[in-house]
Amino acid sequence: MRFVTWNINSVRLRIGLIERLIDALSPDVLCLQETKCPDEAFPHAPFAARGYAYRHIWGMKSYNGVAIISRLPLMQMGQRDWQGRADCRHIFATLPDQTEIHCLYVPAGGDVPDPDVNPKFAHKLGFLDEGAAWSREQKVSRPRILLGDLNVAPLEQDVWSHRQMLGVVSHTPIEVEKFTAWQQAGGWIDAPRCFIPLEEKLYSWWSYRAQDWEESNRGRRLDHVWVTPPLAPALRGAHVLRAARGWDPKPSDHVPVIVDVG
DNA sequence: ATGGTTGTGCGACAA
Repeated sequence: MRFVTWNINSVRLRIGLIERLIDALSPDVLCLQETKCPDEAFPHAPFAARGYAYRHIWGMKSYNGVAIISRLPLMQMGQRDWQGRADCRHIFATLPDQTEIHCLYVPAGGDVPDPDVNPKFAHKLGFLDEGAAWSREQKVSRPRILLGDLNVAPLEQDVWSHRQMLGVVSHTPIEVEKFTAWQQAGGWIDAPRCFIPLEEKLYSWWSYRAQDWEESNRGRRLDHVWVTPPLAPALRGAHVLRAARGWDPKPSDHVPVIVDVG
């Protein structure tokens, strides 16, 4: 089973890049974030044509939006509001083998890392706390995989410069603390880091604002795949498809993260 | 310290 997650930053604008990803990697389950697409406008046909008969989507106009695209049947599909907002950040489904899939898009949190002056950062911190509470309610003994743009780069080697990023939203100590508490609350295992050493730099996002993203290489690992302990023995490998950042003159600022299971 | 770019959809706003 191959799982892939990708913050696509508009599913309609980049449907061609998604087709290229599918043809190159042939995922069994593809989770997308920032589809920026109301459900009635979702481009179903390219997925159906490639054998992805099962699609669970939840989108809205302009912002956010998530999708689970699958070759295998999706059962018990649902969605969850976070921080009291129905803003299309989390959907879930269950595979025939009873593995629960969660596709998630955590708010970015704005620019200023102070919850007293920046409501978006306060929202993000509340969201991370809610993540811990949500995971604490669940049985760690169930096979479960969570994929998405979690908008936190937790480890020192998940950012280009730990020291220079300590005051930058996505790598501040308070975010990392809450992110780690969430991870521990659910017994979540960081799947890519089971294969890529902690000492090795690993990024899934590069800003659009850099003059040359590849040359400056000031990336962050914001996109994650977590699994519960029952899936850990079945983990087979993980990759970050850095090349996808250069596939097109107008790429997503995120690249796909791939995890093979079973 | 500042500004740098992108998507949506034609205003800002979010990232």
